[in-house]
Amino acid sequence: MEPLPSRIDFAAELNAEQLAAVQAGDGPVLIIAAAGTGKTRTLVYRVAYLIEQGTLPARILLLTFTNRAAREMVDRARQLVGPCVNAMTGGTFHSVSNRLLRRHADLLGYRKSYTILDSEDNRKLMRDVLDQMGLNTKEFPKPDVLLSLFSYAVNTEEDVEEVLHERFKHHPAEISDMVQAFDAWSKRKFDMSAMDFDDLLINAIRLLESKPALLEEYQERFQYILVDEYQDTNAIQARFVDMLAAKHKNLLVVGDDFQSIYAWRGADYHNIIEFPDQYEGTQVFKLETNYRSIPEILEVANQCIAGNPQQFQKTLKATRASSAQPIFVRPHDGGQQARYILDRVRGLQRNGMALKDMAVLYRSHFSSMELQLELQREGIPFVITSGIRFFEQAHIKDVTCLLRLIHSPTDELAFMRLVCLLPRVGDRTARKIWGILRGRFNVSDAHSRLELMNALPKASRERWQPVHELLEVVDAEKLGERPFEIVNRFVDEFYDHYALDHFENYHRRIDDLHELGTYTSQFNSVEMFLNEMALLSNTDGKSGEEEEDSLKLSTVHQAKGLEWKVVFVLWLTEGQFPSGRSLEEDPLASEERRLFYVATTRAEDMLWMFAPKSRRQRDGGIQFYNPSRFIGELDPSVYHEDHVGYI
DNA sequence: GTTTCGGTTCTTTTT
DNA sequence: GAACCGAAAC
Repeated sequence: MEPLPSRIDFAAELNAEQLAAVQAGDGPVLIIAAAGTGKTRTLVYRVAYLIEQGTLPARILLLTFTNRAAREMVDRARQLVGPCVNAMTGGTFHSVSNRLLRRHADLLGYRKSYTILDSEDNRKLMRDVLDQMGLNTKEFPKPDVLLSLFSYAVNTEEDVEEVLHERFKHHPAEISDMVQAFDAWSKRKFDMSAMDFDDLLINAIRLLESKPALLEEYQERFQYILVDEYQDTNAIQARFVDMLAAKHKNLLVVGDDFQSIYAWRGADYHNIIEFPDQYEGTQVFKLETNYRSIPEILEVANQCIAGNPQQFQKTLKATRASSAQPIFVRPHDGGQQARYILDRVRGLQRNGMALKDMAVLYRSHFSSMELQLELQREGIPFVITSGIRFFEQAHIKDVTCLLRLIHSPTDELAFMRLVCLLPRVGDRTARKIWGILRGRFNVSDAHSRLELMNALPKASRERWQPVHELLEVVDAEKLGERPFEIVNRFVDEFYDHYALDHFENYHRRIDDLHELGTYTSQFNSVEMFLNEMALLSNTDGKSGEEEEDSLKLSTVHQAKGLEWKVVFVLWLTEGQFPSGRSLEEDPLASEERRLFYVATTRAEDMLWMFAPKSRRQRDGGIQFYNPSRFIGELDPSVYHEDHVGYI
């Protein structure tokens, strides 16, 4: 059979660096792609190239860092080669693991309908475990602390006990108690057939390790594996990739060690640095030609990262015409910083720039408080990629718990949360009822529903009545196939009332819930919705909203991979950026410096950097701040300092 | 014995 | 804002 004539003129649409990487032969490939050098473009064309060369899309696996990145790449590949790319497997490590486990989790002793615990569920569970063990005392580490350490140990594949010894050298609490807590918590999760984010990864690996036939099937299937943002993979993620790629060895990884910003959750940029050593015969390509930013911005980026040793040396080469220098400003405080930004935003708008072409970036969510207030007051529309994910907000979780319970009668956490919405029902009462129901509430079972109704305190029965009636018709009206209807009815007949009583910002929350209803309407089963929901983060975006013209406020972490014409970076002061806590762990602040590098390289045309001089403290005192070392490390000739008077 | 409410404190980064 | 703690209310 004649090969199809190529419809894509690769040589015309890519530069020489990109073309070489796209047309690389089989075997391991490492692409070091500096910021703004067309990394996504290269990956997309690589996919197109593989398909044109005759690879079946179903045999390609694309692993990305966010669902948004996966979707973007698949969409762009589809535009290039057509709808056949839909057969490709693409997503985050977590979502791909999840898909694997939904098919085979029973082999590990889980139900296939296992629930996914978000961080709040996990915290509640841990607190419960500690309570039961009598360890929830002042002397003992808090659930959050334990969870983050356990997670770190799991993600780096280090021994839990060793990590604990390291961290709690001088702590009065017994390490053995903590290890016991770890075991009890793990068992508890398994018994209730629940997995947290880390479990998704380790169980996917355990599955492949314990079932050689299955491993072989997937190894055979994924003839080509592409991994984006490889510098941010951790030990288990790297192992997952290695296992799947072991047969064909057609593993292509893309990344930039300069942009490695997730060491704190176990990411190890040695994965990318040592990739050529690990895979013999690796072809290495470098993308250094930057199309995004003006040379003045790249100069700042290059200078700042030069302070970090032992990385793949590379310099961003500018292609764009020279323009204005980045601007450094020292406002008096956060309020003045906010007013200055507002002023500039207005000015840019008058010159015809859209709000959506501007972004404000910061180290931690907290840093944007004053600006949020100011924007609100001045009526400038903005969107925040807030600290809490959309699906983790209290009111969203309250409502989705009903769906969880319908889907999984043994979801204790969902049950507890749901009944605690009722008056006179708190933790104790809820637990008692759960005991009466023998750890199971089956909405399809009339007896079960009545049992619940009778077990409720008298004062709450009336309130439960509408939910009771809703549950009665779930089966008859096949509501399981229309989750949005359950959501809408539950909100109208029950939750609206609750929200009115409990939330100051009732309207905003109800708006969110209507949005939830709309979002849910694209699913035709409760199960499909739940599968999606647990792994969606707020950067993944709700497609409808993107047309709105609004200013973006985001942490630098969440801004990764994005770009704007104008970028404002807030609170570049010692203690904020680099953050005080990070300095305790790493006095050289190399990861924070990479974070600053990521921030600066988001900007195309204009970059503003702020270092407020002071901040008012809670007790009324004033704390003074020095500008960030990252500013100090720059040659003052590469930026312009704008002096502000009182505004 | 439980729930609720009011005051206090703290805020790194996320799939 | 939200998590925690202690005191008041049911």
